[in-house]
This record gives sequence, structure tokens and C-alpha cells, in this order.
Amino acid sequence: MAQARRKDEKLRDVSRRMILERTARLLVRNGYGDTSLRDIAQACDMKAGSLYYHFDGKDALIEQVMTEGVRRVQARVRDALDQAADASPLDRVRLAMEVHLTTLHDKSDYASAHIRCFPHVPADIRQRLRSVREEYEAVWIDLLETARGAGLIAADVDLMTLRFALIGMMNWTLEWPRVAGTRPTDLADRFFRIAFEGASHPVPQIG
Amino acid sequence: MAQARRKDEKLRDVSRRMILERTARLLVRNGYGDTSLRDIAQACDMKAGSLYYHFDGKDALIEQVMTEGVRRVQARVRDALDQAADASPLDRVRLAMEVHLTTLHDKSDYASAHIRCFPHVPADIRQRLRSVREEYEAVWIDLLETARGAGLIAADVDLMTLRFALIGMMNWTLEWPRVAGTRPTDLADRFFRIAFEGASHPVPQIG
DNA sequence: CAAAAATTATAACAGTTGTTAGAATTATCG
DNA sequence: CGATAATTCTAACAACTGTTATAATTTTTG
Repeated sequence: MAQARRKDEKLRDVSRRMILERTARLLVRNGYGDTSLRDIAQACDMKAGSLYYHFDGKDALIEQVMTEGVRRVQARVRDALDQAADASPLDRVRLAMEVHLTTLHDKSDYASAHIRCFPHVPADIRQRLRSVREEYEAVWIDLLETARGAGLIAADVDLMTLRFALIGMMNWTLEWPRVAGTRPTDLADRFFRIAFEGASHPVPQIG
Repeated sequence: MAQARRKDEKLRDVSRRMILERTARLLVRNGYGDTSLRDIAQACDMKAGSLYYHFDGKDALIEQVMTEGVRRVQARVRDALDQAADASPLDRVRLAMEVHLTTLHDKSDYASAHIRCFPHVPADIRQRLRSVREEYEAVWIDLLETARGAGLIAADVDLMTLRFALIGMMNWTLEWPRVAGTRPTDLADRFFRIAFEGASHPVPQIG
């Protein structure tokens, strides 16, 4: 009600979206176990029972937040990659890292809620979320295999390990206190520099 | 009671240790918010009220588990480094990675409990845990600065970013389903290979 | 074995949790 | 406006939470 909405957008959808957003924020701060329906309702200026008009229950609501978390990152990364279809394979990897990190930190509580709560969510939800994750991981598998096909990744580097290393160092930045003041874009460059050039290798300045 | 104990070890300490261990396992599986004192007590063949003889309350118990989580990793890493005092700076980094990963996956639920629950633990506990973390991080800062001093890390690589990248890719392995069958030692080698030689650089075989 | 100390169990407390049914309210539309 | 549909609130439920005081039990000691 505090939000402007397009003519063609149903009030029902606006409320749903607001609930999902507030839930995401609470999940990031307090985690799955310590986010109650009454907390969520209060953040939405509602009462707990009213949430059941929009969602089947706590777990259904949270599952949707976490599902959307992956989908949003995936959508943004795919869009960026589509608009840079002719870039070099390694530049596409760097771009994907930049968008992934930016979405995590600036754009969406959904994504960080997913990352922080995934380990502690009920097993049946976690099971379904795995499928959603795999779709996004397919993007990275494709990125890295393409780079290898172009001869840009050494033969003795296991692509799965490389993928987990990249995802790991990026997602773990959520544990830092405010990313130590580094902008996500700079962070992506530095991570890329380390993972692909190697911390031991000096990189000659171009020009 | 089900456990043999040394003559000089008080029963009190044995019980405390058992409670801490079972708590760590539950924390890893269920997280902070969904691990109740009755769950812990049941895992110890006790009743919830009895736990108060050993600990001041839930938060005190959990804080001690998580504190010990860092201390154990730190102790094992320091020991290994002391026994390899004359190794090259980069070999010492690789060794630290190996011990860190091994402890996380094979040796101790304390460490993984710490990593998984840290974001969702009450704020005052989290504050105190930060100091404990900083002590361990000092080990890594020293490792990397020494390597740089020996000219083994390129000048344009930010050491803080490198440290976060290493810690991040290692800690994130807890999110994989059983590390995908890779042994921690091999994992350490591959991570080291990527982060220091660079995924794009072919490494000439020695010999 | 008996006395003292250490450890655990019992039972209850106040508060919180997810959930539900039905009443009350608000928005939509003829 | 009036009628209908779409939302929200109310109030309660059973189950669970951390915690406490006190009683029962076990272990250690003399």
C-alpha cells in the first residue's frame, strides 16, 4: 500500500512481492530458525495469520524466497553474458564474476538469503533447491568448458575444482564485514586476476 | 560413562567434552536456531535441565563450541607449520591449506559448526568470536607477508584479497555434498595450484 | 559400610512457535 | 450507492523454547 504500482499489476502480486522482500531481509539477518512468521508479519505491517492468505505456510514462503535468490542471480548473469556474446571466453568469465558479486552485495537480499540459510533449511526444501542450483551451475560449467576449448585454461586444472573455487571465494565475501569497503566490481577483477593469472605470476602491464 | 578415561581425568571434564562434541555435531546438522537444549540433552543421554550443571545456558555452551572450533584449526595449523619451519614460504602456505581443509572435513565438528553457525549466532557472541578469529587470521597474514617478502607473490596482488579468496574457497567446500569424493589433501593441492600458478598458466612438469 | 560431595532428574514457569477457523475489514465493480 | 469479492485481523490451539528450584540419584571419600 505504501508502494506505487503499475496499472496492470494486481494488488495481490504487490503484497506477495513485499512479503517476499521483507522475508529475504530478515532471513539474511537472523537466519532460518530465528525468523518467525510474526517477525515477518510485523515487518510487513501485518499479523501472522494474514500471511496464510498469500502462502501455504512458513516453509513454502521461505522456499520461494530462496528459489528466487538463485533465479535472480542466474537471470542477471545470463543477461550480461548475452549482451557480451562476442567477448573472449575469459572476459565472459570475469563478467559473470562481476555480475554474481554485484547481485550478491548490492542488488538482492534474495540471493544472500539463499546462501546464508541453505545449510539450515529443512531437508526436503534443500533437496528441491539443489535442482534450482544446478541450473545456475550449468552456466558456469559452460563458461569454463568454453574457455578450456579455446585453450585458455591449462590442461592440468580440474574444471570442477576451479568452479568451486570461484563460487566459493565469491559467496564467502558475504562473511566479511561489509566487504571491507571494496566495491564488487574491483573485487571481481582481483579474484579473476588471482584465479586465472596466479598470485605468484607477475602480470605485465599492457601499453 | 560409555567412554574410557584416563586416571587423571576428572569425570566432570569428560562430561563437558562429550556435551561439547554432541552439541557441535547437532550445530553442524541443524544450525543455531534449530538446535534446542533438549536435542542436545537427548544426544547426551541426559535431560535438558542437567546441562545447566556444566554450562550457564545455551548461549554459553554454543559459544564455547564455536570458540574451540577456531582454536582447534589454529592449533593444528600452527603445529604443522612449526614442524616445517624450514620449508619454502609457498610450501608453508600449501601446508596450511592442507591442514585447514583436513581439519574442517575429517577432524572436527567444532570447526564446521563455527563456520556454519557464525552468521546466525546472537550478536554479542558473534562480537566475541571475531577476536578469536582474528588470532587465527594473523597466522595467514604472516604466511602471505613472508611469501611476498621472499618475492613469491606478485606486487599487484592485494594480500587481503588473496587471503579472503583462499579462506573462502576452503571454507565453502563445506557446502558441497561430501566434497564430491575429493580427499582434502588433493583439494588443497588443486586450490593452491589455481590460486598461485593461475588456471590459465600451464605448469611445466618437474623432472 | 556410612557420610559427603558431585551429578542428574523432575516438574513446572512464562514466553514463543506455526497454524487454523471464522469474523471483520477493505477494495472492486455493476 | 450497494453488492460482491479480496484481504486482513482476531483469538485460540497444541507444541516447543530456555530456564529455574528442588528433589533424587550416583559417585567419591573417609
